[in-house]
Amino acid sequence: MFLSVNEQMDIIRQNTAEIIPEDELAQKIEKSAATNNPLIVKFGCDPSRPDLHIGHAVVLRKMRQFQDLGHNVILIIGDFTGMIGDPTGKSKTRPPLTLDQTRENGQSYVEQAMQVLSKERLRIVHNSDWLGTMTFQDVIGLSAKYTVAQMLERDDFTKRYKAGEPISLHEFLYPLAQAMDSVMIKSDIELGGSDQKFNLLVGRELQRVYGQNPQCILTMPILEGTDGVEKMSKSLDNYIGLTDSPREIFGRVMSIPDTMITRYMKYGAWLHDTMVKEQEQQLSAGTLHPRNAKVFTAMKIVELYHGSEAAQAAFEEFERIFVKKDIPDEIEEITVTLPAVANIVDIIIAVNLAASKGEARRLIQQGGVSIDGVRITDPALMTDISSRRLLKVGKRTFVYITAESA
RNA sequence: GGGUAGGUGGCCGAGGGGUUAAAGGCGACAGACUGUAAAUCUGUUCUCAUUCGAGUACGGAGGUUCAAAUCCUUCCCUACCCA
Repeated sequence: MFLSVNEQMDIIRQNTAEIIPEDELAQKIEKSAATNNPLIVKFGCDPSRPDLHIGHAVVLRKMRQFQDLGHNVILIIGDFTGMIGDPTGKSKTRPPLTLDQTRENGQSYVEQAMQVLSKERLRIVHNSDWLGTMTFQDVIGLSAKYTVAQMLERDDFTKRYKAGEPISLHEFLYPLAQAMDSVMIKSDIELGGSDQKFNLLVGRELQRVYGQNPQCILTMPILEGTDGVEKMSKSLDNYIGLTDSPREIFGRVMSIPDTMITRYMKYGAWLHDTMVKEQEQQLSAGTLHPRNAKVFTAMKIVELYHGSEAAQAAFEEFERIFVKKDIPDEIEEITVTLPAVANIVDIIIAVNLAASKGEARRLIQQGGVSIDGVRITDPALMTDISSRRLLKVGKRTFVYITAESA
């Protein structure tokens, strides 16, 4: 049985950026409840970058809510579109992938996404199934249904066009391909990040052309990365991965700027609005210390992916390392093939903690290296590693090293 | 097809024959400080060499020159204007 329209809409509205058009969505939900028919909720993923982070999770969580509301979610693996690689933004020289690669990535995508999604009411399909069988004639037919002016409505295209930056023709085909997906699965609702708004709207138009009831659009905010400025992405290394360790997640949340705290509470930890508002008020009133707010947020996020015990442990470890300057619980043990008495630079290179000898030397000279808690400043230092020594490189990398006994 | 402006280090962006491993900014890293891997301040930021120094590098390939990111030829790539 479905919840009432109002109850469903309240849940749907939570954390969403935009609903287009809202009244149409309410109607769809009303009808679905009346006829006891679940809605088809579409989400298309790009498997060319299969590493999911908590920015992706914002959309995934919304999908999960639809599942919990009793609707059917269809996850479209863009294995066909992924072969060409989305050329927008900085990754324009991305090497083309094969279908096997995108399929494999898609598999990994699904595995990670299952941390958030439920197995219930989930269907996974691949868009190569229909896009891969289209002929050139079909493609021309499809592209005839959209105009250049319509394409240039997309902000990104207009900006690049005006700035004299290249726009490849196949970029125009992208939104169409994605829209075709909506037609094929007859989606009622499509979810996406707010940067996807244009593409999602093309789906609406195309469904109309094909005589279908156009889908409603639900866009989710784009979560900023840990730098607090750029959108979260693996290539900028400002991300928190869904499969990261509790320690890693905790630390990365602690590194966000103070201005990001409430956004992370909302979209990262998925805390309820009333709670976020409460925290926000306390922060601005000065009764809640930003550090403590961050600790709270970090724990909540770790909890989502690893459970509350892991969250507690991650917190304690963080306290130990960064507040009490102690060493972590678990430290990797590495055996290196070096003489029993070896040069410190060679050791750092051997355990791969610097990209070059120059960098290793620099780290040492800047005071970023210590052995057994003693800071080293001389790059020429020879040290005995016949028995286990604790090496610290940089702010937070600890490793036990031992020379391989001959 | 014709014309114009461009292609510089992870990114942006100066430089127009030697003093340029290439200003400045961003990013990244380290240190100090702290509230933390926030903020701020300081320093570092191609590779090898403990020092001297050497090797790579300014879209690709040739050339001129004692010497080229800078000049010439040619090729590739991008945008804009004209057809």
